[in-house]
Amino acid sequence: MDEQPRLMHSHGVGMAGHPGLAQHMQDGTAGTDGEGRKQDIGDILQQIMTITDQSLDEAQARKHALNCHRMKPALFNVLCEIKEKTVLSIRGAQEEEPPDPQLMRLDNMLLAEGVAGPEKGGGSAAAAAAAAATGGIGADNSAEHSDYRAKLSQIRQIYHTELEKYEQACNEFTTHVMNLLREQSRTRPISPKEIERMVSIIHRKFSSIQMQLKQSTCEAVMILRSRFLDARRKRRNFNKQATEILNEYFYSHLSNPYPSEEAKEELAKKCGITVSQVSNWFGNKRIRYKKNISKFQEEANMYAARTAVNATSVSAHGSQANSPSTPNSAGGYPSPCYQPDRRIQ
DNA sequence: TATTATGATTTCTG
DNA sequence: CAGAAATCATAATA
Repeated sequence: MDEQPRLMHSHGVGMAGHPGLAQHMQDGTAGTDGEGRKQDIGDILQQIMTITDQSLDEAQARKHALNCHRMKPALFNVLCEIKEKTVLSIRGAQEEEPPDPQLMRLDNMLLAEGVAGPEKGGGSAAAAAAAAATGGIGADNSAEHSDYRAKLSQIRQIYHTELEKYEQACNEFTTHVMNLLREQSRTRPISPKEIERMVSIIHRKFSSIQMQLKQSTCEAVMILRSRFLDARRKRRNFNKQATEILNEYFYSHLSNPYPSEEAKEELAKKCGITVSQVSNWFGNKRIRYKKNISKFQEEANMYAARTAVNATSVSAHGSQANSPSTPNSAGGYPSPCYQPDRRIQ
């Protein structure tokens, strides 16, 4: 409050020459005896300029008198206008807030994960879609997914209550400040624009809190995802049929167990797994077979016998000719593997 | 509960 | 970049 005189003083000089001043003053007085009014204004301005020279009590009394002066609203209007034209416009120009890219990223992610955005229905659907997109097959893992969804909705709930709390606090503070400013606008010139600006400053400050909330929510979701959807952690064995198909292929191509891209796709389709899973399987199988052939002997014989039976049942006889593997003498794999050209043939 | 099997990932190589 | 080899982490089993 005690900076009022200073404020007025600093603007006082410029104000005297303000072109709209006289008109403003007259607006408040219905334009009767103009000369007398000008005199009035001169007096008032004089009083304002000399207010610092007076004693405290005197100044208080003078201030009160000025506050009650019928010209005050008009004067404040002018002062506000000047303020806007000088200080506010300078600062306002550089404060056109661009939407924070980081905040946008967080928002997008929360939306994609089904944490933000529409409630339950659409949210969990989005989450399921996201899960399916990364998980590959969405067949028998509904059990884990329900667990995942439960945890996710827990996060969502916390997020929403926190967000609500935050918004409430923000609003409370904003209205408090606005009330304060409105209160003050009775004793010093505060333009509506200024209040608006203050509100936006508050919102900017609060948005960092909001960002923090969103950030930690995102982190929680990421942790949840890695816990529940990381295929490595939740490893499921392939079903029996799939492993049989894969083994069948492996042992019937023992001399060159490297399925082509097309063959991999075919196997993947037959087994209900992805191509990369097929690649993984063959990678693992090859290395493990090579490492300990004797351990796989039995299995090799079994599949060899099976394919042999199949072959004989299809073509009357002489089936072994086009079957690349010679199962009885297992161990054919390693050497041909390192001579892929098979020029020996 | 310790051990083995197995799918996935990481690291390295040609 | 495909594949080998080592390694990880969990499922299945003894």
